[in-house]
Amino acid sequence: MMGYPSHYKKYPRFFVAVDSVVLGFDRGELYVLIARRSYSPEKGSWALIGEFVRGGENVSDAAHRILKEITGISDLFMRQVGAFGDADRDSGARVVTVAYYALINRKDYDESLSGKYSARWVRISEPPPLVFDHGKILAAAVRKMRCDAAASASAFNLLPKEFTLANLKKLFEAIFGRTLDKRNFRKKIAELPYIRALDKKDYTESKRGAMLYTFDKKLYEKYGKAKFP
Amino acid sequence: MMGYPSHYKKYPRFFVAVDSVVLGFDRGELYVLIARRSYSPEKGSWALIGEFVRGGENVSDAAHRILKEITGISDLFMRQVGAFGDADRDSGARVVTVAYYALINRKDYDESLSGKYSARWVRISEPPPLVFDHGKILAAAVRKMRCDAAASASAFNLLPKEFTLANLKKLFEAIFGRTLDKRNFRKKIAELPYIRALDKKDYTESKRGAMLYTFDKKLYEKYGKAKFP
DNA sequence: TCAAAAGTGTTAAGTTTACACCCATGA
DNA sequence: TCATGGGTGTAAACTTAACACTTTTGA
Repeated sequence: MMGYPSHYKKYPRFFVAVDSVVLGFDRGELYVLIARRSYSPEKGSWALIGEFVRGGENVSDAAHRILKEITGISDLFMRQVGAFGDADRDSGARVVTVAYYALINRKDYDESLSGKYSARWVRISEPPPLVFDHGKILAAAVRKMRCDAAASASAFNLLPKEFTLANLKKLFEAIFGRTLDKRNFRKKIAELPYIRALDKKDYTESKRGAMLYTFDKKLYEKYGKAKFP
Repeated sequence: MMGYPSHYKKYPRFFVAVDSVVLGFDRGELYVLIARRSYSPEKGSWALIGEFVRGGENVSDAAHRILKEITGISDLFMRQVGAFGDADRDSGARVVTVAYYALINRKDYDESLSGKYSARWVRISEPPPLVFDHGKILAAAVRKMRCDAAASASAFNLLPKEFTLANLKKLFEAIFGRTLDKRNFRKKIAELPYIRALDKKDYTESKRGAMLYTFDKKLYEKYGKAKFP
């Protein structure tokens, strides 16, 4: 305990970890990326994307580091969910974990990494049993994600740069768990200056082709702040 | 490092603290309770209500423990704000802190403790310089409190059991930082079944006397969930 | 008698919801 | 020619916002 202020010395030190709920959207459903634990205890159990924080490393940087490693994506949208600190939450040792959620476009995920980390995507509504309190962390992350998505434009991080209004509608339906009226939805989106129609159509989901749109982050930051959906 | 799982052993351990933003409401203004640090480093600086987490103690229990000690209140309304984990946030050692905010009725605060802990109430809008990143923690806590207060009935924790509609209106005005229309406000409150008029009046703030109301938690949980204000 | 806070309704504006048909195209 | 998804407008219901005067009472 050399070098610590004398009052600090009376207290124990804990391992600090980060665990991230990586969310992706695919054909009308939200998915979370889980990976098998590669070490004991609970080796082989399904877990969120986590790691221990290193000395000298900011906690949020640790989350970015491990997310880059597991997904191949370096600058993803990430928000803190909170700390989980029950004394018995990890059966191996006293570990306080800081949870994050990340929103990615599933197309950006490097599938080649899924073998290396025994990772897979599962529907958020029916996850397998997860290690420790990761089920509770997942639930809290989804709650926070829904709340953030209603108050800001964070949901666009789940879509490709270019998307159709049908894509966007399905996304909000998946996030808020209810169906939306097509006309009302399109009307509302049409009023938002930062969702811009492109001069392109997408023909992969219909014969007629659907107009492609893009989310203009600059315009959003300037005029932004709609409530969704 | 005896007794830790072998994979864990490679990682450092950090001090874990809790820091709470204790909020109170008095005559139209929101206040935060701050105390002078009693140990080095930064001994004597103003700080939030914090302490280190003990071995075997849940993080949230540590927050409750220290809040009871400093305010004299045992079951107060408390919500987690998040973890603050920058490597250099505490100049004494690597300390990850988990921040909470607590809402109390200022009348319940045991003023006799303020001497013992060199604590005082300051307006949330003009806090003195606070140690480390406590200013940032305060700002994040206030943001979260406002957001929670809009979506749930948490704000009632800032009022005494019995209050007038003028008290309640001033409270929401302080929380949301804008004036509310008296008639629209009273109309809205009148529709909420869980804000019940009592057969009593308060004569401390007017000669005529204002009807006292109470927040019925049971009814709220049954019918609840209004948006405020 | 007046200052100070309590209490009370109506209307206009804006927002949200419900709802049904035609279009373009490839198979 | 038909099945599939793309695209469009209007009216009713509801919510929010704006606004001014009377009441009670102690000083």
